[in-house]
Amino acid sequence: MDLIGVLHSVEARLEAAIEPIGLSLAKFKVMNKLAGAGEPLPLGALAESSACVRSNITQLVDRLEADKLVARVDDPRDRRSIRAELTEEGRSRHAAAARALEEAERKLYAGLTQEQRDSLLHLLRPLRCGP
Amino acid sequence: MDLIGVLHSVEARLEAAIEPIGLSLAKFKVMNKLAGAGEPLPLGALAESSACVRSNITQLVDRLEADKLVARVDDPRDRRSIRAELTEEGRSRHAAAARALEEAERKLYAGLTQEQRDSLLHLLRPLRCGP
DNA sequence: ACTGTATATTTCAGTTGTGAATGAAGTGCC
DNA sequence: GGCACTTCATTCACAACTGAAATATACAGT
Repeated sequence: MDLIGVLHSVEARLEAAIEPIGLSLAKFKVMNKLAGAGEPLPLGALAESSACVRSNITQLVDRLEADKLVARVDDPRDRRSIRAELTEEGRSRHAAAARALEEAERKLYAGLTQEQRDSLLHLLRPLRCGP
Repeated sequence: MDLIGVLHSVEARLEAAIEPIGLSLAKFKVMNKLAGAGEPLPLGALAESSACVRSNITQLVDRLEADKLVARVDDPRDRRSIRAELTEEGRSRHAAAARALEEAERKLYAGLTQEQRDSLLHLLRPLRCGP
C-alpha cells in the first residue's frame, strides 16, 4: 500500500514541474503523443495509446482546444474520425514542458545510481498486469 | 512500462480487489482510519492524515453516509467540529475489504522473494517527498 | 461584552478519470 | 439496394480530487 503513496508523490512532483507552464500531466501526455507522431492523430488512437477511455480524450481535447494548444481537424477519408493536431503555441508549450519534466525527472532519480534505477524497474516489472 | 504506469496498474489491481465489496480505495482508506481509531474522528483529522484537502473528505463522507457505511456525529464540546463514525454495516464491509486487500497484496508480491520486496521498498524510499 | 482572528466544515467551480447510452458513418452480407 | 454490425466521437451522470469563497463557531485581547 506504500507503493501507492510513492505513486502519488512522484506524480505530484512532475505535475508541479509543469504547472508554471500552464500544463497538467494529462494534457502533456496527449500533446507528447501528438508531438511524437508529427501529424494529426485520431482521438481513438490517442485513447488507446493513453490506455484510457475515449470519452476522456474527448474532454481533454475539448480543454486543450479551449487553451488553443491543439485543433480538431476532419479526416476526409473517414468522416467518423476526428484528428487532433498541435497548434504552433501547442508545440512551443510542449517543448518547454518536456524540458521542465526532464529536469524534474533528473532530480527525482538523483537519489539513485543508474544501477539502482535499473534494478528498480526490473523489480517493478513482475507487478504490472495481472498474473 | 515506466514507473508511473506500473504503479497505476498496481492501484487498479487493488481497486479491483474491493470493487465486488462495493468499496473504492478512497472510501476504504477513510474507513480504515476510522476502524483503526476505534472512535469517531473529526473530518479535519481525516483530511490531515489522508494528506488531502478538507473539501475532499466532506464529499467522501457524503458518499459514505449515503451508502450508510459512516455516520456524522456532532461534537458537543466543539460545535464547529463534526466527527465521522463507522456504522455496523461499515465495520463489516471494512473487515471484508481488508481481507480482500491483504489477499490482493499477497498475489501482487507473489513474483518477488521477500528479499526483493525489501529492496524494492528501499529503492522507492528516496523518490518520496522531494528535496 | 465586543471585536478581531483563527478554525471546522461546507459549497461551488473546475480537472481528470470511468462507463453507459446516443448518433453518425463505414463495412459486409443477402 | 437494404439490413445488421461495428467503429467513431460525443454526451451524460457520476467518483475522486483541488482550491477559493462562504458560514458558523471558538477564542483571544482590550
